[in-house]
Amino acid sequence: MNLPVQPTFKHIKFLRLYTMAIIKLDHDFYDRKDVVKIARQLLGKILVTNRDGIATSGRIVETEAYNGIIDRASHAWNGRRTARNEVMYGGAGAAYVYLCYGIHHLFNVVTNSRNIPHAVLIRAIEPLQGIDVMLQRSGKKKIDHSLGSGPGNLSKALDIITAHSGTDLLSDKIFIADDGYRLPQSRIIATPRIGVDYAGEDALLPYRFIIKDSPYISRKKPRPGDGK
DNA sequence: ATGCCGATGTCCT
DNA sequence: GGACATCGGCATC
Repeated sequence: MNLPVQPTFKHIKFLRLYTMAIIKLDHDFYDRKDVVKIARQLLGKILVTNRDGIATSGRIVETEAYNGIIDRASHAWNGRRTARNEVMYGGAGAAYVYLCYGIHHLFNVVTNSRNIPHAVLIRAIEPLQGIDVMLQRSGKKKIDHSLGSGPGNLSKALDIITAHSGTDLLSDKIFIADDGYRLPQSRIIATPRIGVDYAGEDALLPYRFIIKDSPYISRKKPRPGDGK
């Protein structure tokens, strides 16, 4: 599978697009103990969905690690286990999708081994492939920074819904791949996670990772130069 | 630029 | 009944 060459924005040079064949991340990538490290390593990878033979994709530019039962911000904190979060306990390499605020479908990657409910929330992508389709799904007429920015928005663009929770990330429905792009460590910034103020001291942990200066990172307010 | 607000499924008290 | 891993629109400054 190849990626298209056209840039997302003609007027913004940010991440170079690669055209070499892309390689799915395998089970061993997800089945590791350090979820924080995995969250960091997912930056720069490509998130792909296939629907009716149409592929849509984007480069991951923002992630958050949720460190299992000891993490107050995690759905699995203190061993919490419900029908909703059951997939977090099912082993590495599955999608965990849940509904947030009754409206937004948030996409996570389950990591670590069975019964260790680690997950990485994917918070933003730079749209790459199938932009027309993503615009249609999102109800937007023109591309701007919001298309893949924020966990609710990227799920909408890629057509990821709660019905996909439990989907194997080694399948073609949803997967993450390496297209050869190598992100310099100096481009990675760690910050506290968004929207987890309820988590006490855990809200301060540097478990959110962003690609420095990416225009696609989620933010509460538009930055100057947005729009148009 | 900042802040409020509504939408609303699932979990928790 | 309240909180929640959100978002966009609108009012106000």
